Amino acid sequence: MKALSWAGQAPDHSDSHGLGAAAAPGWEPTIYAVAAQANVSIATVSRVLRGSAPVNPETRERVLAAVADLGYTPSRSARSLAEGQHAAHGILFPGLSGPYFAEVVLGYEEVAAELGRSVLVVCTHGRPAVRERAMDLASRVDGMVVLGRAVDGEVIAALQSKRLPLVLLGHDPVEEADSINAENADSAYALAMHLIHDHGYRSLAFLGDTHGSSDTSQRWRGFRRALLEAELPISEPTPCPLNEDGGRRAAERLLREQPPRALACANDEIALGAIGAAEALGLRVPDDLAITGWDDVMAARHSRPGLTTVRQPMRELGSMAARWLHERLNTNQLAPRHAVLPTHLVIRASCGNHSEEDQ
Amino acid sequence: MKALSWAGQAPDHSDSHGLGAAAAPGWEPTIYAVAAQANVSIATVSRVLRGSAPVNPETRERVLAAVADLGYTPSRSARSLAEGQHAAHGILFPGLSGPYFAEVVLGYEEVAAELGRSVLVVCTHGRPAVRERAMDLASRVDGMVVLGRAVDGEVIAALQSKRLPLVLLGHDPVEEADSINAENADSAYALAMHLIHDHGYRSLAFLGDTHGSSDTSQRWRGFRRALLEAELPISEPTPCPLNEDGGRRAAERLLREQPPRALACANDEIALGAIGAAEALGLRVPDDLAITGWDDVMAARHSRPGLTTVRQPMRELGSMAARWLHERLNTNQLAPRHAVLPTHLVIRASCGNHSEEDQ
DNA sequence: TTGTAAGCGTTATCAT
DNA sequence: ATGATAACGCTTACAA
Repeated sequence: MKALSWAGQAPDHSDSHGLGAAAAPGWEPTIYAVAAQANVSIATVSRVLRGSAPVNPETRERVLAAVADLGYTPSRSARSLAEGQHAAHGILFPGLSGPYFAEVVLGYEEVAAELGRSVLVVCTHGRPAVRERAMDLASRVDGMVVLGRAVDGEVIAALQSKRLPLVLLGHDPVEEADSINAENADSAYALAMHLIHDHGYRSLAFLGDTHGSSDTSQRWRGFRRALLEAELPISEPTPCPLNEDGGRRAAERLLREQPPRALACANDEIALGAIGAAEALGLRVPDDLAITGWDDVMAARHSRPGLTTVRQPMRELGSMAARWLHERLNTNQLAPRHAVLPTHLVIRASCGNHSEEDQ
Repeated sequence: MKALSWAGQAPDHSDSHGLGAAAAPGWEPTIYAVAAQANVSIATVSRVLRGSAPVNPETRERVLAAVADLGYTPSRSARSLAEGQHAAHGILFPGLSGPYFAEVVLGYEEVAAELGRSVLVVCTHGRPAVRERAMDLASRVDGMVVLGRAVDGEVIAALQSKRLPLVLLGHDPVEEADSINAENADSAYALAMHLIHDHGYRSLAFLGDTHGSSDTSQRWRGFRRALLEAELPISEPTPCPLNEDGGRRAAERLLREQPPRALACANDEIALGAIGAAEALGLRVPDDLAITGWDDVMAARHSRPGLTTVRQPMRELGSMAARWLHERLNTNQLAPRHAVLPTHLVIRASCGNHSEEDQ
């Protein structure tokens, strides 16, 4: 009653040699091998392993013993195929090599792991065939989170047309997708107000590419609003790559042409580069030029002068994205949600001198 | 001649409605839908898509048109099941949240993507069920790279008993696995020699847990060798977590008990923490106490004093690991390889004053 | 409680 | 050049 109905159904898994774990090299034990060794059907093995239905304790023991003996691990692809899901999340991010990336991924992976989901990571910037990579990723996961401008609107639409659940991180909301952002505009406004009122600067500039990132453009918007309210002159933001060298170059140009009294940068790396450029031009920071960043990376608190910046809850952004994606995957008819996580202004020395009235 | 022999073999894929991409929501087109629409067999569709055999140009066009029209993407799990491979690599890393992690992963992902392989990332430190997570990862990839002490020897052995190709990064070589390391001992020796001979320090200490990481223990070995040769007193390394706070605490304790003249730290974050602790205790760096780090993170060149450290080719470590794993996966009988990538001493101000003879 | 067998969507081997 | 069909290894109704 075992080799009875195996007609064309099961492959020739009749190799139930009692060799245990040290079976044939390169041969991975299948559920059939376990079933044979435990003298049960493959259905029972599956039930024991998945806990999907009650199994007689003794039978269970036998199965478990066989599993351990053979060192059996179910084939993930077979499971995925049968279940119709991957138990995996994708995370599509741009080239951000800084601490921002690492923290977000770490926060993400931590939660995903708790939820029993694997995490596939794909980077897009400076790579060819972005669309193909995104679609390939899509075919390996149950849903994904897109960071910033990792891909353009068309690809996002393509992903959505595949009915792939999406969570956008640091990206403007899109129909039918969740989105999570760190608060930008208000903190940028507060930062600018600090420069304008607490320090009395009347000439401020902004360094960062407002077209390259929604975060940056929101920061610019908040910054600009403060300038407007204070009736100060507004000059267009100076575009600039989100890294130290980009900051250095852009600042050099800007400072040679029409140096402002204060320079707000789209992130800390740009700001650190700008400080270098300023000092190279003989300007003292903050006495001749105030400089601020964004992110509060490790270098921000170790640089001299300490960098005034805005701290974002990077880890939380990641963990929340994981949680939301999971919920979307396991709830139907969930309306799109949008969250804005609070940020925190960190005043240090680079924006000017604070005697007693610290903050 | 189509519904003829479909007895129990193919599922009811006869839904060849000409609705194109806007088919039933939640329904993913299969290879059968494409075949039906293009009026060919699924085998031909597969051949066109995989390029595995010559196909008549006209037929090919029809198939491609159907694919585009339906927005068909092959099911990754079905492919993996049929091919017996995942086209994916795993990367198992400890909790390292610093720049080291990000850079290595970035270098890895870049190469893996070029090779058409996905990357799954799993973090182990501070997490329960490490072994299970590692084995789960193993079931989703064709091979993996293990960073540092992400998992212990037993798990590595378990992975190997599954005949999973492994590349070790920053881990002592293990039988039958490739391993890649950044050079440690010699640079640590050179660093110590610089402190001893160029600066004349006679009392040196080491901060870092030599049991927690093979990198750290190699650095300690090189450092110790220099002390031995110079016939200087050797005190055991002070164990310490690989982060800023760990460095601060450990340094505080050490400096209160028996402050050395120079303190070599296992990485930059520890060093930065130690500088903070020293200054809090009223010691000037480098005048009263010299401090060095390892890694050359961004903060190292922005801190004041600039941090003397050792630069590792983090990106290359990652990309080389990806390449090696890929080669191992696609070559049989490849003997285990071991590489040591060169590092570079970066002298800044934290180790002491350099007047003219600047390195 | 346990077994049987029908999918899951590919790839690849045969025929034709 | 193309078609039919047997794996691939699992999950899960449906039976017993």
